[in-house]
Amino acid sequence: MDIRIPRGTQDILPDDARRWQYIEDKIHDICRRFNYAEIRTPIFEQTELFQRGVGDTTDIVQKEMYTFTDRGGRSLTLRPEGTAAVVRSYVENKLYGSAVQPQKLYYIGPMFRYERPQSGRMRQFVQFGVEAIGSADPAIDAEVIALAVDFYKELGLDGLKLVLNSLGDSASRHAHREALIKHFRPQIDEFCDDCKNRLEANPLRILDCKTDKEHPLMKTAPSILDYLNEQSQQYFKTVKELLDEMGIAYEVDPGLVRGLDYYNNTAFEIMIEGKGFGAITTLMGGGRYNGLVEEIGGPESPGIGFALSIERLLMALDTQGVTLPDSKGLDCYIAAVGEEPSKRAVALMTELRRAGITCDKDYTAKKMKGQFKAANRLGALYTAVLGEDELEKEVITVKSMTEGNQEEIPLKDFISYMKNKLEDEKK
RNA sequence: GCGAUUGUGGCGAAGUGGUUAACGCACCGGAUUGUGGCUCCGGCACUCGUGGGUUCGAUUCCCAUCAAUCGCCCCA
Repeated sequence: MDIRIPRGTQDILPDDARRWQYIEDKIHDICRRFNYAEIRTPIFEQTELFQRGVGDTTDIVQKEMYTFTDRGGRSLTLRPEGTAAVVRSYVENKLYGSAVQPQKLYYIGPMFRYERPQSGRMRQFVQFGVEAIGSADPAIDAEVIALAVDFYKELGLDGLKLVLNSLGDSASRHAHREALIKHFRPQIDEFCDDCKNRLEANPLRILDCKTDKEHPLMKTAPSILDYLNEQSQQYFKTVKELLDEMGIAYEVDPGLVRGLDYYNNTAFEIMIEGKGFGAITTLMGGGRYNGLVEEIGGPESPGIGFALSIERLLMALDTQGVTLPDSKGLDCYIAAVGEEPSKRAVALMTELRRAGITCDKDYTAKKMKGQFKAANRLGALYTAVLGEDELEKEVITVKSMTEGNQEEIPLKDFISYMKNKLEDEKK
């Protein structure tokens, strides 16, 4: 076969799809409890939305977008992240006019970034994200963070690290940026090539460079926290107090930067410690984005949100050896050999299924032995044998695959017999 | 965009410049002519990613190409 799956994408086959479904159920469940409502937006948007929303200078916009021109000559882009589109929808549908503020929203769906795939990084990946738009209360920051923390905890993940920072408002950010450039520029020649590029592009990035971490200038570099104005400081303090109140542990890291332009004040990430996790350590990232709604053309409406990838979540579950409850298996397999029995089996299955019983039969003309093998493989609790003998006597032989014993049941009682058996099974 | 590694049956995996390409799992058939999970026996790659070259001869050597994996940048 010479047609292959596109680079950086994956098929999710049935065994895996069950895990995805379980996680999706968890998402809907926890969002319900936190009173966040699902919002679904298109998979592509006008390119300009991301240029303005995510930021023209970001890597995402500069080199990672799947952009194409449609037949009408419009420039469209497969969404690289969820926030911009949710904000667009908030503005376009005038959700700011709703009596309910903030609008507490969540989404789950595929995102696209044109990158070289590697462990934990795909060209198409699925994000679950939450956005609360229309409130600048630090309590909503804490709630959003708590939702993410609880989500991981409920899935059985342990030892994750919540990292917190404040980026301040744009004035604070700008002042800090200038200070960093001033700090590093005189000796930038002593740094690696990457850092030389970072100096102008994103000086904050220099702070978490691995090659230059021993350089004396690193320790004396100005911290964003020293550049926060009074208001930002107070806001950050309150968020921390609320997290303490909720018993959520965190670590303040003044070096935490988020990659998108729209963030200010609260920024946070949930990280996992390596070992089999490769270079990827961020499971979830988010922050506050006051000003984004205006940027997109709406009224001033502060917002905050996070996004996490299901792929990375699954990797984390694997490395920590967490197994999710799996619901596969059959209640009943009907082993029917011969033309007439097969016909009757089809009718019986219809009745079983209408009675809420999961069942299946053979469709490949297997002999009795093969059908039992199949039943076993499918994890059937019971196998019901229907052959010429049974038909003649108007009975069906029901065998318990776990006990190994079997008995003949009158055909007319079969459905109710199975119902009772399965009910007992649950006790 | 750059770098590293890999590419043998459905999966995992050995192997060699020379005639029939180990083995394990899975699968199929039989021992058990209507009964699974255990055991035993048998079957299952005109072919070693693709194209070209070297050679009397290449799956094994060389080159190119494609793909996968991992890493850098950056991020979910």
